Amino acid sequence: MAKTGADTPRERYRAQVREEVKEHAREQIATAGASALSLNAIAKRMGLSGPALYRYFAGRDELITELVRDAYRSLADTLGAAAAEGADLAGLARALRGWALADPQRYFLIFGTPVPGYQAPEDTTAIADEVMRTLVDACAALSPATPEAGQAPFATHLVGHRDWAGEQPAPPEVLHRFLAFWTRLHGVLSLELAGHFTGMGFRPELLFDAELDSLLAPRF
Amino acid sequence: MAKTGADTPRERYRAQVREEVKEHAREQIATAGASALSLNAIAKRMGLSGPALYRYFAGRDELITELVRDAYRSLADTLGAAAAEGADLAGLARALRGWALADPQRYFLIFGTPVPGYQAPEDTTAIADEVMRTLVDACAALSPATPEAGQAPFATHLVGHRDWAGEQPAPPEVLHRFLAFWTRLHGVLSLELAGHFTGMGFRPELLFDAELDSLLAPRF
DNA sequence: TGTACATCAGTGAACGCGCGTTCACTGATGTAC
DNA sequence: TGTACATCAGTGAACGCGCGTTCACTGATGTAC
Repeated sequence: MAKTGADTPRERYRAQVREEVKEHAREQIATAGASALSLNAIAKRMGLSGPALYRYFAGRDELITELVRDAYRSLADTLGAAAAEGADLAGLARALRGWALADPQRYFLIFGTPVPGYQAPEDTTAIADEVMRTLVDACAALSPATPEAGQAPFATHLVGHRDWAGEQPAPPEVLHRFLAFWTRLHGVLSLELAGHFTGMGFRPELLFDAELDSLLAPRF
Repeated sequence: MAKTGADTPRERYRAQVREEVKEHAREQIATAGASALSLNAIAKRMGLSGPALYRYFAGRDELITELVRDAYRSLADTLGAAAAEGADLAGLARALRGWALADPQRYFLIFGTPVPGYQAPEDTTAIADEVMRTLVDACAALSPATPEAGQAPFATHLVGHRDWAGEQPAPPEVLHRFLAFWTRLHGVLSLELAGHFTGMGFRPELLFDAELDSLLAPRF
């Protein structure tokens, strides 16, 4: 009965150590950036020898990929939970902000400077789609936008190009609002987290709120 | 007469080699990201031995700092030139976009993922201020914004906090528009350059234009 | 309950690499008289 | 114009480092009978 195949004590131990490695990795990234991630350094901090980690990760790349996957998963879960509790678009925005501030480097792991050659693995883009769907749904639930929709060039452009984000495409005004939501909030968050507002003497969260307000207006 | 102190042939040669080093550095960054910058690799590509570069740069850090400075300088010049030619806010936005697309990694050198410990040197922040002033001026030149200015919480918040960006502070609605300009366009640009829109099948420049439009409206 | 065997976590040594950087030196270029 | 000297670009060897990764091995933990 204890041998259900996926929960032997050894496997629990493995999972536990894997998690511990990832925690140290996150800590290291938070301190010195993602490019400074080193397996040997992590091992040393855990009181292990370098090669020991190869029992748990195929190599440095797998560890990083795993961290990226976790970051996406965490974001999807955070927004999903908020939506499940009935949060509207504003609520999702606040959830997003809280998630970003909780761990800036995790945010940049997803939305930061891309390394030119890198291509994200399939499943992370699947989770990204999940995030987008949550946001699009919240946009759709909002009172309908911009009366003269279809006149704005971008909305009309979207009409012929909504073949993404699921098979049941949302109307173009909804997609447009979703994109504005994403880019405006990311604009504030990324500059804030990167420290570009320091020394300017205003409170970034109020700018965030102002941008959020702009998105909730009938004409955004 | 030839010895004006700053233009001896040797000095011209020095400047020329420095520039060549920087060009190779930019190329390397464009190919593999800023964290992959290596003095030895650059030297090898130039047909020089590694230590030779120490005649021109005190070390790796100085080279990177120099590249960041150049990036800021280039942006300031680009926007400044556009403004000098009479470009309005929309024109500056287009100039910004062209500049960003011309060299994405240069854009990320300024606005990308911050390395946690790093503090930008004084003079780069001075150039950053120059950029901001150009944009703020263009915002000020626009037809005045949002009639019920002062009611929005963020604008009122800005009233007491406009002690940045020069000694002659712009009115809060102008600063607000500037911040919205900056964050909205950066939101679109950074996600576009990072490739987050690929596979979504719409044209990012139209989203950029839509966001720009939103900023030109009396209520943005 | 006890013994024989298999599994697997972790070690230490080693490989090869490329990095930034220092240093003593050579050889060419420019300068002063 | 020619010679003596100073400047400076570039070299090659070397140092120390930390990295990712492979490999043969030890010792503990779990499994089967």
